[in-house]
Amino acid sequence: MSSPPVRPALRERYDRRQQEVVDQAARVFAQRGYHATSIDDLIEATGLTRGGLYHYIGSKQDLLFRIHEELLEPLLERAREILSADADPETHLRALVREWVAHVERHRDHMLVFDQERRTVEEEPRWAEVRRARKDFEDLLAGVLDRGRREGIFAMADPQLTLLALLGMVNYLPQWYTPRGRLDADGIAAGYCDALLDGIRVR
Amino acid sequence: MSSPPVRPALRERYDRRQQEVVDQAARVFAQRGYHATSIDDLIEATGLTRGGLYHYIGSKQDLLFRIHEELLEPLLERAREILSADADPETHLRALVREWVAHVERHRDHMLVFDQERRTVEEEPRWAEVRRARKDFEDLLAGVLDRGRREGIFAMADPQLTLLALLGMVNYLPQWYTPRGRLDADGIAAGYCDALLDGIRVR
DNA sequence: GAACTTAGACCGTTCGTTCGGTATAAGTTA
DNA sequence: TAACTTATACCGAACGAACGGTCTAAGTTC
Repeated sequence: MSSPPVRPALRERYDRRQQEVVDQAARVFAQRGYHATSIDDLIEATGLTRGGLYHYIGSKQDLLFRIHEELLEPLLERAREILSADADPETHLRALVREWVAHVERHRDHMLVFDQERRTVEEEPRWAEVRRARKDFEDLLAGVLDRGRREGIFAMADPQLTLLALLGMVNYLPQWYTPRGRLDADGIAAGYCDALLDGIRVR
Repeated sequence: MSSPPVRPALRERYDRRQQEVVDQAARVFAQRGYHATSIDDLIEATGLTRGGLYHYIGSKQDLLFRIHEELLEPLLERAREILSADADPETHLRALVREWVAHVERHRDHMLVFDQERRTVEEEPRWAEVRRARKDFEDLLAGVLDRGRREGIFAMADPQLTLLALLGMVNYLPQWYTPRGRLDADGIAAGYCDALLDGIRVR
């Protein structure tokens, strides 16, 4: 990767094209998988040549890193905003899940890559930042559940298991969600929250 | 891959070693990912040489196929057994989830590969059988939920979404389950079912 | 000695990456 | 504003390494 241009007039275009490369890469990685995607596949997807591509990226792995970065930071920020507002745990939970599902909807490709490469991310030290962001988000969710429990709004035999169930539900979303589906993000989020809060048993 | 030996005494050893190769492969694939695992990695894991390895397998992809096959067929069979017994929907559901979670526990590596290579499996026609088995299992679950709804035991605004929530919960399991954890398979299955059936809201 | 297993050198291919080059646009100077 | 300089954009051939897979011959077991 050549260093970004110094001339202001070019800097904007460079950033825009780099962004485009990352997004296209996310699309192809999501479809084919990161390792199964070759540089030639990326060439085809971006319309650049080998040399042109490497003008905008440092390496293939660098691309994977950017995808994760773009994905987690904004979500984490939004989650913190939501929790900083005064509200009861149920409201917080619903808002959090709604934002999260909407994020999945908007960045489905990124999310698929995120899921697929979970193990890659878990190994090397370079990914510590990404792991941390993921952990932080999960802690925020855990916090809401715990507050609900302390306030007597929620009750669960095993709060940790409940959190894992919720994580599973939403992390599975990118596998089946399609923009042309019957439900939109809000509908899915509401449905998930209803299921989690009230269950399905008739009383 | 050479054809299996004809003599019964050798056939057994051959099958046993082939099984061992598949299991070791599952372990390495689960850890590193299928594409990121090289033949040399498999050599190291199995203790065989290149020639020895290819004596027992047709190709790397063949290995992936066997892993899927081993995983889904027995689960599907057990699920059908469970459902063939007379019982109310809740009992069926709980038994199904218990068996499923136990299966994840026993074949965690296989399951991780299964999750990781979901996209590979979705594309090529060769994998139709695997896709079909997965679909069949999901249909069995859907059937139980639907029967519960028709009998007035369960109620959910969106049965399909409920199924997807359940699938997400359990499919996420291999990501965090460890045999040395606080909960065993039965505990996890029960916890999941409790959450799904009754929710967490205090009434 | 026939059936089976293993060894490891070797094959062609594809991989991610580099690099020297050229065309052009931006910025500078006169 | 014309001439000049330089930063940048992009290209594509070439690279060494690593890939999955094959092959033949030697070894082992029945």
